[in-house]
Amino acid sequence: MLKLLSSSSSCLQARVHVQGHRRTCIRLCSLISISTIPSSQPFSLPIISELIAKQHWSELKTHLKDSNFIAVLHQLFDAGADPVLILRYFSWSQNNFNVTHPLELTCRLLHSLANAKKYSKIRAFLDGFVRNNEKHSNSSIFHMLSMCGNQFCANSVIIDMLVLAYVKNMKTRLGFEAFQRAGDYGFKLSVLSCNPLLSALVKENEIGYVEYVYKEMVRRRIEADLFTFSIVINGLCKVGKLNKARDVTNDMKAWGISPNVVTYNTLIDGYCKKGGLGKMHKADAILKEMVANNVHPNEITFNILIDGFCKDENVASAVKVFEEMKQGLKPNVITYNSLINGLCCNGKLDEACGLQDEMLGLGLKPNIVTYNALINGFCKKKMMKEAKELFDDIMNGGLMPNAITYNTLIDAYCKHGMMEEAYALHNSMLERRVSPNTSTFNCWIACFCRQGNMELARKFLHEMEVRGLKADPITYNLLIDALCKEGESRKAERLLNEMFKKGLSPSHVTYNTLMDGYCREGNLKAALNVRLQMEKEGKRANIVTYNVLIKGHCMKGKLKVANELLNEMLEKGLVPNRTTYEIVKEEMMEKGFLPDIEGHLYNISSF
DNA sequence: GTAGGGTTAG
Repeated sequence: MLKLLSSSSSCLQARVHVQGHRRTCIRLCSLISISTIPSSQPFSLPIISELIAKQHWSELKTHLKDSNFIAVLHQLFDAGADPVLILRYFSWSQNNFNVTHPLELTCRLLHSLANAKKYSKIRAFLDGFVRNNEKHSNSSIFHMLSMCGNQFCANSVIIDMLVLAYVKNMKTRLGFEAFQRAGDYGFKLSVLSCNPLLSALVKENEIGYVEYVYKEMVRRRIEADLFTFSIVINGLCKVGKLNKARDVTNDMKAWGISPNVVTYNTLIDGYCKKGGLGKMHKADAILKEMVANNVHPNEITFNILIDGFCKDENVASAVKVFEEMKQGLKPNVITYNSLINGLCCNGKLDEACGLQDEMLGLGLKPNIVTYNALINGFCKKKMMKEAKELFDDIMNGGLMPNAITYNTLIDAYCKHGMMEEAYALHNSMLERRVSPNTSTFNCWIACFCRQGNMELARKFLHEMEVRGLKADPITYNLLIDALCKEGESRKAERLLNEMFKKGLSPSHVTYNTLMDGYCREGNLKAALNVRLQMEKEGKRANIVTYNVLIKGHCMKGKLKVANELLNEMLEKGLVPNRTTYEIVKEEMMEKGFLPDIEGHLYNISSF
C-alpha cells in the first residue's frame, strides 16, 4: 500500500515535464474511433455479463451465436463493466476464437484494470501478452497506450509491468527497448522492473546497457535501492571495470545507502578475478574497509578469497585464510572445492585428496565439482589410472558425471595419445545422455590440430555445427593457431574477421596467436598491424604480446627494436615471465647482444 | 520478491 502511495506521488512530478506530450495524446485521441463499432446486435448485455461472471462459456457461446465478439467487447467497455469481467471475456474470446484482439482494445483493457488497481491481473495478462505477442512492436504499444488514455500513472504502471514481463520471459532486449522508450514518453518506472532488467542485462553480459540503464535511472530520478547498486557493481566487476564499480559504491553511499555483505563480496570477487597486478592486496584492502564499516564477512567472503589466492597461485595464503575461516565459520562444499582445485592445479594431489577425506569426516558430501577438480588434477599429472578410478567412483556416491567430467578426461586422453580411451569415453557420454557441448568438440578439434590432421579437425567442426553447437572464441583460437602453424597466417586472419561477423569477441589469446603466426613467417609488419587492431578493440598488449613481438624481431635480427620493445614492456609495468627470460637469454645474450634496459635492472633481476 | 562464491577446452 505504501508503495502505491509513493508511486502516485512521483507521478505528479512526472506530469510536469510531459505536458507537451499529453496535449498531443488528447488531440490524437479525438481523432480515432475507439467506440464507434455498430451496436445493433441481437444480444443482451446483462445476460452476457451474468454468463461471463459465472463462467458459463458454452451458454455464452450459444447466446452470442454469430455476434461480433469484438462488438461485445466494445459494449462491455462502453457500459462500464467490471474490468475483471471484461478481462475474462477478453481472454476467453481470444482463446476460443483463436484470434488476437486489436491492440486498441488491449490497451483499453489495461487502462481499465489499472484504474481499478487490479495490478496482479495486469501482471498476469502482460505475462501472457508478452509470451504470445509477435505482432506489436514496443513503438505501437506505447503509441496506442498513450492514445487510449492520458492517465500518466496508469501508463507508467502498465509499462513498468510490461518491462518486467519482457524480462521474465527472457525478452531482455525488448525490455531494454521499452525502458528506453518509457524515458521518451516520460513514464516513470520503478525498481520493481529496473532491477530485474539490470539483472538480466548482467547475465547476458550487456554491461554497456547496464551502465546506460543505471545512468538513466539517476537522470529520471528512479530511486535506486541496495539491490540496484549491487547488481550494477556486479556487472561492472564481471567485465573488469573495477574503478567504475568503486564509483558506483561511492554513489550509493552518497545516496545514503550502505553497502552490505553482498556488495562487498561482489567487489572483492571483482578484484580477485580482474584486479591485475597485486589484485589480492586490493581485495584485502576492501575486506579491511568492510570490517571497518562493521559489515561482517561471511562464508562467501572467505570462499571468494580462498579461490582468489588459489588462482593467484598462492595456495599457502589460501590455506591460511581457510584456517582463519574455521575460527568462526563453517567451510562448505564450495570452500573445499576451491581449495581442492587450487591444490590440484598446483600439483599437490595428496593434500587435495586429504581435504576430500576431511570433507567426508565433517559430513560434507563431495559433489561433481569436487570430483571434476580432482580428476583434472590427476589428468594434469598424467596419472590417468587414478583419474579413471575417481571417475568410476562418481556413480558410487550417487552422483552423475557431467559434460565437464567427460571433457576433462577426453582432453587428457587425447593429450597423452590414448585415443582408444578417449573415443570410449565419448561413446559412454552419449550412452549416458550427457550432451557433448562446444567444449567437448573443442577438445577433439585441439587434438586433431595437434596431430596435424586438419581434415579431421574440420570434419569435427562441421559435425559440431550440424548438431547446432556454435563455434566459440576457443574454437577459433584453435583453428587460428593451427593455420598459423601451417604458415597460413593470412587465412587465419580471415577467421579473425569471421569472429566479428558472428558477434564473437577475440581475446588476447586470439590476437597473440595470430601475431605469433605472422612473426614465424617473418612478417613483422602484419604482426604489428594485428597489435594495432587489438589495441583498437580496447585490449592492451600483455606480457605474451611482448614475448611474441620481441622474439619475432630477434628472429629477424632486429635486436635493437626487440630491445626497445623490452623497455616499453617494462615501462608499462608488465612483469617478465619465464618465456621472456628465455627469449632474452637465447635470442639476445647468447648472440652477443646485451639488452640495454635502463632503469629496469631491478625488474630484470627477477628473471 | 530483485544482488555475491567452486570444475573442462586456447
